Amino acid sequence: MQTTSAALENTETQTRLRDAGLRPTRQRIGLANLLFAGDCRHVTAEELFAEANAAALSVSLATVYNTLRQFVDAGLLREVLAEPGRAYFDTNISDHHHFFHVAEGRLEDVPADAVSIAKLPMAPAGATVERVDVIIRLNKA
Amino acid sequence: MQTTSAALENTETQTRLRDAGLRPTRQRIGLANLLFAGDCRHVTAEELFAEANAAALSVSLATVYNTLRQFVDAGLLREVLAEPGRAYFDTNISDHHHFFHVAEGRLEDVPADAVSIAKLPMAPAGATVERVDVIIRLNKA
DNA sequence: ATCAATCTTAGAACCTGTCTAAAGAATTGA
DNA sequence: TCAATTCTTTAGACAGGTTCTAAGATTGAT
Repeated sequence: MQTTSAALENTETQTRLRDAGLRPTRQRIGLANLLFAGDCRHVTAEELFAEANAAALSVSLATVYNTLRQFVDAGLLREVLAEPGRAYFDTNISDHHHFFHVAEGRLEDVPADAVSIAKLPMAPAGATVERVDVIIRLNKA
Repeated sequence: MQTTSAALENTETQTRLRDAGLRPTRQRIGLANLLFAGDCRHVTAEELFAEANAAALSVSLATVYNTLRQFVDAGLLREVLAEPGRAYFDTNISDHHHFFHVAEGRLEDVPADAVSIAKLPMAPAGATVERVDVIIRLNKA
């Protein structure tokens, strides 16, 4: 029997989870495969939950929330705040920024090299810069 | 009887509200006076509600929320998103950016001229840039 | 003063997200 | 391989922040 690409991907996902210190459970593998199928996805917990159900992946909403948080803590995902009361999760963890289409509630990646910050203030005493978030808020023209 | 500064301020506040298309009600005047007393305040709805109560300004929580939203819509306040599930309101509506002290959940203004953005991408077709938000996330050193 | 329009309010409802406790699955070690 | 151990999942309750509702109060114009 030949190794299928699905099986391969599954193994890769398992390794990725293990490397992050997470047991490769059915739910985590399934969610990871959904999340990292495309290149730069921006999903909310509810969206991912709906996707999982549509993909016949039986998983509870609580697990979706837990998993997203664990993936963020493990550095597999990045959380983006653009709207009050809703968290977006970005599968692109490289250094980059975002457009936010206000009317649609949609995020869009902006490559790091499309934004250049020439000057930044020093961090206040006793603090270190964790990250600089740039969100370009867009309205319809 | 001499015009007191409190009365003067009150009149100014009333004019300001009227200019924004809002009836200068007792609640709005009181909240505006609390908000715009200092220079650059960053408050949450609950904080402002507590302050109002402490200042013997009888106002309901719903009114605090309504008023904050109306002030944002009227351009009197700016909403800042730094944490999921909680909105901060910034009384400084001039162009500027923010430090966010993650551990404390505290915002701090960064003057516009302390940050210089040398390059920005073009807005996608059909969209216009409303604002560029820069949030410098800080951890304890 | 009167009236229509607007505003405030208490409380319920809502939504996103977290917690609980019990059942289930993955790992460990004999 | 088989428990024993540990971690994970789950349904449902819960929590925090915010908005809605419908009724009464205030405001501004007449």
